[in-house]
Amino acid sequence: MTRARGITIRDVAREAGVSITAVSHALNDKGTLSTATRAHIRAVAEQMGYEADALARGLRRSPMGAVGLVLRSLDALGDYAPAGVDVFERFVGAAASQALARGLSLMLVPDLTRPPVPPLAFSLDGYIVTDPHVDDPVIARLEERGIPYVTYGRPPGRPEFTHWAAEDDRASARLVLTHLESAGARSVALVRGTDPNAWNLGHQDTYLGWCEEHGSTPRLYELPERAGVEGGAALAGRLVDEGVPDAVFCLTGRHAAGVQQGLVARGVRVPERTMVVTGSDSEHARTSRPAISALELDPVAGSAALLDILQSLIAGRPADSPRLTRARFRPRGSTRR
Amino acid sequence: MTRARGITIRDVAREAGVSITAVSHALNDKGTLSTATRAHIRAVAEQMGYEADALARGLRRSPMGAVGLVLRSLDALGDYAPAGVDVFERFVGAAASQALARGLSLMLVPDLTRPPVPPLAFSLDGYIVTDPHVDDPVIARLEERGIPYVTYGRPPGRPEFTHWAAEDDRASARLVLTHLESAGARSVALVRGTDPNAWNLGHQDTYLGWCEEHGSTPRLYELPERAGVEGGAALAGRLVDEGVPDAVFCLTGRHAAGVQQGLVARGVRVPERTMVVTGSDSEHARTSRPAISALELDPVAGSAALLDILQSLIAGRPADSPRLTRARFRPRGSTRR
DNA sequence: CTAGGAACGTAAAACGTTTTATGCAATGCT
DNA sequence: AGCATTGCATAAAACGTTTTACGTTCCTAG
Repeated sequence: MTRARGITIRDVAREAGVSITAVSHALNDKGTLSTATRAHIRAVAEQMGYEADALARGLRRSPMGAVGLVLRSLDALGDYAPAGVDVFERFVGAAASQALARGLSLMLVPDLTRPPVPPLAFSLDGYIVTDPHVDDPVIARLEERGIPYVTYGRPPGRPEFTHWAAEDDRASARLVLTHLESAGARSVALVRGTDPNAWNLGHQDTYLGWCEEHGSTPRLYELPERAGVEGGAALAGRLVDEGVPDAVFCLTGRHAAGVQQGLVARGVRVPERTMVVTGSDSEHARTSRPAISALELDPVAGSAALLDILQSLIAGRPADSPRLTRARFRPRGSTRR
Repeated sequence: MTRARGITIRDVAREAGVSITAVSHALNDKGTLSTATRAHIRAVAEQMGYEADALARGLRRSPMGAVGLVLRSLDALGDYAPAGVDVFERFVGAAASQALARGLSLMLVPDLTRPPVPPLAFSLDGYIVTDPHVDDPVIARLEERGIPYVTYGRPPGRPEFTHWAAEDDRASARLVLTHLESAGARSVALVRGTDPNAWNLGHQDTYLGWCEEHGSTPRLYELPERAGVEGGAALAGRLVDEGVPDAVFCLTGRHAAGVQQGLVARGVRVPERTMVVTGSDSEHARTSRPAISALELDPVAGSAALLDILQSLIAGRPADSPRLTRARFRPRGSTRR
């Protein structure tokens, strides 16, 4: 496949009767050309529909007008089209809209650390990395190349790094607990995952604080993220044995679906006897019976913040970061009394 | 911003004690090097972590491993972050998954015909264009540059062009009309957008055919896509004045939400007095009261088909196209009798 | 003993820009 | 008059590859 070439700087130079240097300078406001020459060259270029070739230009280290997006969580899953993981799709869509609105192109890039490395990967102006790991190799490579990046979710173990945006997990935990409280819940159990990430830890802290304020005994359960729906269903047994709380707050959508399923199977009615809420909305939460109330991230606000920070970084300006976004609470049948 | 450069072919050549030509040939299986030299060079390159620079390589016309995605419909909306237009977000997400799964990067590109043209735009290997217009200038530019492309939605007025995938709009319009019919509707109004794309035109054709078959008088309304919810609400006035039909089929989710809102505000009960359906599901449709029945596209199947075709095109192989995908109908409160 | 190939490498041109270093008038200053 | 300065424009180098065209060396057939 040989691409047809467009009009080159040489064509414009010939047409305008000047050197290619003159054309370059005229179009980029460099050098010392007379106003007349500059105007003339511009007119000719405009009329010919000249567009500088990005590749050639990029070869000389100028910005590409494009930023990359690496979805770390998907890389980990190993499957790029996982069923029902719509957080991913929504974030991509939102980031795309936001980038386009700023006149930037957004490029979705597969894992940078596994060959074959996507050819354009290291030629982009900057990167958004979602859910970075501890000592993330993707981030290591970006730093090695001196490519600016921002992260969605705070990079674990990097207190000095501030170029991130994330959901305000403390605020959103409050949102859930307040809702449950106003629906009459006194005792609330928390089911969190086992990954030591900001998501699990932040919610847990807030939960414990809330319990203390309300003089209620904390009931904290840990369930590995990958235990999925079955894990949740199994946990329901323990919940029943140890006394059904007024509400169960599961940080993971699949756990919530499983817990509710397990409770109902054991004759515990939802939402009449106990309520169920999840911290991350998903297809599972929406299609459960009753539908499970959920926190819904705000990928639009998140990606907008990230692009603001990234643009500052690329331009070498100080960035207003970190930035927190607010989740929305979606009340559904599982908490409707 | 000056990017830090990585290891170049020159570094590898020096290290391996050969010419840069040798390195290039060894790594690209060209030329006539001995197996030993080839292996040696490869080993050195591997060990040094050499990755050819995509920009320099692209300058010599080789594939970039990246395809572009132009969302024509978003260009038409004029707003790149329209609230609740989740068809786009879903399609983008799906296309991204599919591209990544094939080892391709996907680049989201703003309108190619309005300056500033995104720098990398004409350096990509191929394009997916969604909802092309009649005589679409974006497509004209791609053809001018000889860049292969596929379209999501058949390009109107181009019977000879086959490199597209689309929802089978005739089938899905049938799906909606049949559903309405079995719910007792005799007279159905169609509200379409003003973009002259296959989506609007195909549904309109099917609708007109259906009216003829059923001896019912067509009632066709055109509303600019960007009129949004307000436009729909305003249209409801006309619908009432001209006689409330048994059902209103709006191709756009936001129009549907507006129409229903406008009807209800004028005392027309939904679904008792008239039903409302939309051709594209959206947040607006789901959160309306009652929730609006909708067609749900299958962006995963669609984008998979498109990438298959595009990869064939890029490789110069014959493509298996066009391809049709099926939409699902989601009955909700607005058509439940 | 030599012409004609293989077999293996490399030099150099090309890709389309940007940038650095000059060149050459014309002008200003002593 | 001679020298520095300014104003304008360009030549050439660089960016990192791929590709074309050319050299070697060595073998083999005549």
